[in-house]
Amino acid sequence: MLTQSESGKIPAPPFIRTIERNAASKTTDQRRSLDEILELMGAKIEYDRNNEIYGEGESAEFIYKVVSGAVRVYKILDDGRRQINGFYLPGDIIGIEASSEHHFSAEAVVKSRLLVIKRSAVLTLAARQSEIASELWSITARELDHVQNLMITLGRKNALERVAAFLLEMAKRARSFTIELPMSRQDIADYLGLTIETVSRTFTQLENEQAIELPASRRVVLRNRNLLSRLNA
Amino acid sequence: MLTQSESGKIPAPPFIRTIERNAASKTTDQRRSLDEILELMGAKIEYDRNNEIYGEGESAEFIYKVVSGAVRVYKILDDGRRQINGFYLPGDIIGIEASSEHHFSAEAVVKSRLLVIKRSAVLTLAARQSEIASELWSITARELDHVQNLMITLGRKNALERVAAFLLEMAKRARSFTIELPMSRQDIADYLGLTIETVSRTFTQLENEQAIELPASRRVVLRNRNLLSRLNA
DNA sequence: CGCTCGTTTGAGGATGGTCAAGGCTGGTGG
DNA sequence: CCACCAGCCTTGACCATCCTCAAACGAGCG
Repeated sequence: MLTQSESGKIPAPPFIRTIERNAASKTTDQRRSLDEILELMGAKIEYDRNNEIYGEGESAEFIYKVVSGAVRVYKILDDGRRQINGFYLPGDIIGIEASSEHHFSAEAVVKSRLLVIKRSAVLTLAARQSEIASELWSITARELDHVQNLMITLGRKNALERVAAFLLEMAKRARSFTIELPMSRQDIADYLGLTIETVSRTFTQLENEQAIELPASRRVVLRNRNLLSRLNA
Repeated sequence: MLTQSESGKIPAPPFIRTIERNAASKTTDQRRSLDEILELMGAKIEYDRNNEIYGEGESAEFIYKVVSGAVRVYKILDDGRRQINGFYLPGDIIGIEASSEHHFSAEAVVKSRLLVIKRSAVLTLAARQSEIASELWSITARELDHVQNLMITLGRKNALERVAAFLLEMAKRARSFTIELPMSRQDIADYLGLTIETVSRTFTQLENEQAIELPASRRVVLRNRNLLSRLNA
């Protein structure tokens, strides 16, 4: 696997060549699912913790599939306030924009490996195979769904409900009652529209109410899922 | 034009027949833009103020284009809290879901006319013409964009900034400094994640600061756009 | 062992919510 | 044409939630 130059940003020149070669050589194949195509056309690249994957305003040259680790997608206001849009875990695809530039930024939360695929190659395929076009559309639609749910959380829920929603979302993704959180309290706060202190206090409160256990600050065990679900409104 | 039965909900039987007839008769035509197709395949239906257009959980049988009036798309939590996702004005398309059922509800804010089109007919066309598929994808992507921006507003902005963002959004849509608001203060509150009282107080504050004029409660004149933009962060 | 970074806890304060009352406006009917 | 009513909006007083500022704690690492 390739390792990204630390100086940051997206694929350095050698990777770009690899990605382009893969994109070019595989497009004549027979019909395959989007997942197979990404696997064939992509190159795996490693991003260190906190390294930028793409930035707001950059042209959307690549799409990415998380192989390992975790990614945060976010936007920052002039004065530094940050809103995190979502956390992306293995299997998730990011960077698919219908427009030609990225409207958000993406960073690795922890050291992560991503499959990087030339966006134009995928779009070309989509124009010829409606199943691919439909899969791309579905990804955007699922994204929309997720963000709409987050919107309800941000617009209408209190701190306790927000944290409960977050924990249930993470547990669902982990398919387990024990969750290893890759992100910091600050990340969680910026996702839920709270401060780091409020997130911390709410974790403590849920622990006191026996809803969760906190064997370590980044490890959460759901103890009373019903209680959390009730909080989820 | 057809007029909807007051008892509410979506197209009563006679309309469904009209819509299906239109959908069936026009699909053999030559290539056209999505807009032309909707125009050909749709039937215009009128919805009274506060009438439901579709409900959360219903199967997504139709897509809709607003011809006149205004529509709100929203979700309600168990205990009655409502989050409005967006307001849709003439030219906007709603009800395009990539999945088979609606995840939100839609209502007419004021008496409105909508073009109603059979979703399956549009999807069939999209499978054969990649330009149509691409246009559908773009609509979902623009929707995503809008909701992501709203998310920043809900997660990271204070009341003054939220109302400023709302007014700028409306002014942009109206392409004018004078805005006629079709929605109530309660609608605005449920869009911005505030209470009706806070919205009202914030309007008054902006009026006192000479940022806007309020010749009537539903008419806003932007007086100092720079001030509002600065608040928009 | 001691440092650093992230997390927790505490005290006090501000923003927006709640509850309550009064005002305006547009529509209806006398 | 005016009076009344209903729905919507505004304003006020008080209060709760969450934020801010500050300090201490603790786990991981050189």
